[in-house]
Amino acid sequence: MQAHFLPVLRNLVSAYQAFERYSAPDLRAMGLTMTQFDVIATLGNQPPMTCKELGEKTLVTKGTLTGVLERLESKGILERKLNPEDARSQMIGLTIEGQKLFERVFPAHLQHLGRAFNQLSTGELEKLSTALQTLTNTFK
Amino acid sequence: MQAHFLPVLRNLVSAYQAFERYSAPDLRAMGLTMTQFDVIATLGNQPPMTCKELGEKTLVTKGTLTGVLERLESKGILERKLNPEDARSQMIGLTIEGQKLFERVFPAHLQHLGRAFNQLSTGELEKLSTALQTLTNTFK
DNA sequence: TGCAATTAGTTCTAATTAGTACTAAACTAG
DNA sequence: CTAGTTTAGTACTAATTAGAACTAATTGCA
Repeated sequence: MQAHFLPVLRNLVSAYQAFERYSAPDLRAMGLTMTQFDVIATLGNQPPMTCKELGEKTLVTKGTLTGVLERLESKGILERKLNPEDARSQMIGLTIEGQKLFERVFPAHLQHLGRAFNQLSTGELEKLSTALQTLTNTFK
Repeated sequence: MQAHFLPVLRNLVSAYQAFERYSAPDLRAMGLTMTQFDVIATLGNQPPMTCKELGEKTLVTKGTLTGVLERLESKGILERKLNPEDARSQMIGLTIEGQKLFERVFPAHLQHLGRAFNQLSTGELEKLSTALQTLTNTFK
């Protein structure tokens, strides 16, 4: 049996890891992990949202999110408020300090990422997006 | 500033996670994590190799590898032998039991993966591979 | 209305992860 | 030959991860 798809999987893992190795040190230098940045970037300039919503947008599972939010809350970056509409859930939003952090860190990291991507044309970016969507759908 | 590359990153993460969510439960049912499977698949039908070589082939960093190998060794799946050529390193190989596990688990999981990929043509697989390589190189 | 099923989030466990510092062995240049 | 550098692997830390079991609140349906 010829597993002609194995190179695809290998390259998928490579690409993901290359992204991590490129992105993570830049964030680390700003005192954040990738997951923490993801959470802050998702909350930035947005009205507060529930834990569930945040998990869906960041692709972080709820079990993990609990710990991540805990650490960010203890640093004063975000706060949880009761949701008057549903007592099971909370509304999570950035504090003033968190907002400041967002404004400092988000554009900086976007610029860092942009330095990698500026070698690609818009057409190539679209092709990449489509290819990755195909791959995602393959597993559904 | 328009960050036209953000969808690419998002789709990359999605694709990677979709792969994990498809692959991991199948392996879990066989009592293995993805990393453990990766190590066993890499060692299967191969002569013993060093920790460094294993790390390069599986894309697992050496710090992580220590723990993974420890657990697999304690289960009797692999063994470490002294490397007569270089006393700093070891030669890692599957035990008889590990080999049996490999022969049972590897084809089974390949078949599982194949069920996802059989909807794609050879041409599409090649396009995906190329796209992912482009993306990997973007971060170098 | 009232009970069953669903949903939101926490808790817990085992494993992986990157990163850094460390030890010991091997190589290399003077 | 020997001191400095590189290399292989381990030890340790903090964080993330999936998954499963759990609590409490809500919803839906009969």
